[in-house]
Amino acid sequence: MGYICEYCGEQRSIVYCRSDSACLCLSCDQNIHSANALSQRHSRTLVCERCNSQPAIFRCVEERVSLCQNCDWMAHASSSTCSTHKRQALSCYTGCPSAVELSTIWSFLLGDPSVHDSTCEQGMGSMSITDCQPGDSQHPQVKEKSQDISSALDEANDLHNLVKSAPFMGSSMPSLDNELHNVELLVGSTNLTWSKVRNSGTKGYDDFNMDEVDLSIENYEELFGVSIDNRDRLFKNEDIDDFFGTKDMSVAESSFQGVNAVEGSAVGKVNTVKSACSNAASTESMTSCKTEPPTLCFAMQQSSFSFSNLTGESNAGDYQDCGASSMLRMGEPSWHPPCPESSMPSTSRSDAVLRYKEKKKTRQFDKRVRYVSRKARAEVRRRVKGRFVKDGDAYDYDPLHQTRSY
DNA sequence: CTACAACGACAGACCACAAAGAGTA
DNA sequence: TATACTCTTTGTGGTCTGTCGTTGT
Repeated sequence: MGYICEYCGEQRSIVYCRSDSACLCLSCDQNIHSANALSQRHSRTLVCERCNSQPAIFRCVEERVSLCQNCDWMAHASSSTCSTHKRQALSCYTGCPSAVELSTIWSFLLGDPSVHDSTCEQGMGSMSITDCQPGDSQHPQVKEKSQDISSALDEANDLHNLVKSAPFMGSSMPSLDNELHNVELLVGSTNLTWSKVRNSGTKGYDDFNMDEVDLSIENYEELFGVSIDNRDRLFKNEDIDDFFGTKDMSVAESSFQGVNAVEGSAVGKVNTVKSACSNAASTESMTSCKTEPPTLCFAMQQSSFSFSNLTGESNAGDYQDCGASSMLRMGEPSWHPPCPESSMPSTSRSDAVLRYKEKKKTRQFDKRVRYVSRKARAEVRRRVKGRFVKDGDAYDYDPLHQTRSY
């Protein structure tokens, strides 16, 4: 299983599609996931380079390999030397990103190391969600997005306060500075939309469609700097870095995080930080401390990257489906380093905790209703034991009158 | 320590029908 | 090419049911 693309059976598998539970080469990934709107929602990530069958969650910078949770645990938990390896959370993506988008994202990060710190933030800051034409702000979906982002921002600010006020314990925890940087990056870049949205004239979110962008494999070629002829060779090469044409895979991964788009990605980033700081910040964590391996904590840092966000089709649920553990979805910490009671809290921190928990509680992760009219109809339909009944038939539940026909 | 029952949580199935989408004339 | 029509597919919510994990005996 794995290693070879499960669809074409020829190329080396690079991408793991969670929805299909399949390992795919990039060509097949593109073909399959450009088929329709549903397939475009599939979240994908890299394939674990150890077992070649599970979605990679981390990238070990030292070893330059992408690993799934199990392999990461096997590799890093057993050895004291390996346990110090720096690991990066891998991001998922959805939609059908064109080579243009990918190359744009990756090139500006690959081209200039300082981009991650300045250009990225600056460039994104110049793009505003409100830049979608004036009328768009009235558009329900855009409005909704704005609220989500606003909420995410508030949450991020809360988290920032939490992190600042919460001392970190435990050597295996990720760098607090990095996480803080992520929060700041998020706050600094939440005004972004894609340049295409901004440049699309009268187009708003709904009109923005990835399909408009060329998706030919030649572009992948350009993107990854390899010829089609060379692809086989490179796919067969054990060093995946060759394929990506990057000196350091972590740079490419950073690009995913650095260009976090609106909404879901922002939420993902918030959760990224949330998971990291929750150990010290959440009072829940103080009472529900479990003894799970540190890697699980790292697993919760998996953030989301979704191209399809730009189409306005995705929501928080998409983000949730982005390979994060169920614990992440629930926002519950899974592992907590020792944290003495004395290190807890000032009043401001308590306030921040309360606000954070309140917002977490009120945030909605429920499913998205695509057709309001159908929802409205379903809500008033008569039922028998929860099932719809034919009009005129006996029913035991009438939503409108709360009555029975028999 | 093992086996079993009881319990809760959760996911999926089920239903009718309007609306959306595809196909054809 | 545009329009009208038919047929198929999709999506909606409350309840039930089966499965799984946990807990207590």
